[in-house]
Amino acid sequence: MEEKIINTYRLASAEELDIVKTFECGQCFRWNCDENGVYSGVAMGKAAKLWTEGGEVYISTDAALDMWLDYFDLKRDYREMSHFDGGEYLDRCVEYGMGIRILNQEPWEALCSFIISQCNNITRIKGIVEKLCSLYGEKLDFAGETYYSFPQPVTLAFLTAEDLAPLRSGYRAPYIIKAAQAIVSGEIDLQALIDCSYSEAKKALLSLTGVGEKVANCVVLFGLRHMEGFPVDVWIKRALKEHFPPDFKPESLGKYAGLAQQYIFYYARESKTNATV
DNA sequence: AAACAGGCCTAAA
DNA sequence: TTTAGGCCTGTT
Repeated sequence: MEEKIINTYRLASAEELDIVKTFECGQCFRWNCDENGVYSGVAMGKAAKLWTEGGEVYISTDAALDMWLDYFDLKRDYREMSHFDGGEYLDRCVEYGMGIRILNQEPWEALCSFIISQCNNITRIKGIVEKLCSLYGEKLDFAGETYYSFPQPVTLAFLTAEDLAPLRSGYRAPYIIKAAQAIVSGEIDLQALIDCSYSEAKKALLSLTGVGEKVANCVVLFGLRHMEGFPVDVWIKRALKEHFPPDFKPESLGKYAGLAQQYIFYYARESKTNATV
């Protein structure tokens, strides 16, 4: 087994990057917190641990720091990007959610994860994704523990729905396999969709079976770096109905509308969760 | 125990 | 173009 050197870096300030908000705002499914507030997970085939201490966020990893700076989108100023013309309620969401980063996840992982997400709660999505990784991902050893990478499309493209039965993903299994096949055949080039426009990327994704408006918007936003993406789920739908004018258009928020969406989503869900206590 | 959960597909107006 | 019902599965 290959031994890699694990380094610990200061990743960002706690103001720039709030790891709890970022990991718990529903955009990713592979980061888990232990009793000490240390998050561990896998991205881009690399395991890592993160924690906050003395106002700074640290990361232990055997990968390059720069890779994580990109993953956490730390090369730009979110404070500067978060000036939206969306009214008082949105201002409150922004203030409440400051520190959330939109992760630059791997395109295929985003696509596959959000296909799974449809009509499921987060707990179940995480369970299905984890099972998928442990069954078909690559085994990774990190700090004496075992992790699994997210399986490549080529690994999944030749499976049958029966092979995915252990995931208990139900009717989504064929969607996963078909999507993997579309990637492998070259029918869809996810990498290329990063460079083309938001609407072109979304259009391409919508051609996949099992990918509708909501899932496509999640994938462009969380996997293809298009911040115009504005996924509308039940939480957002409710917030829009209750706190925005009837003729409100997400496009009016500009090129970082997706960031606003995350603030709204996080605020809506948190305030609901806290209210039921 | 029936309804619902971070949708989507198909059929029918 | 919009609407209703069904869909795997797990929870409440």
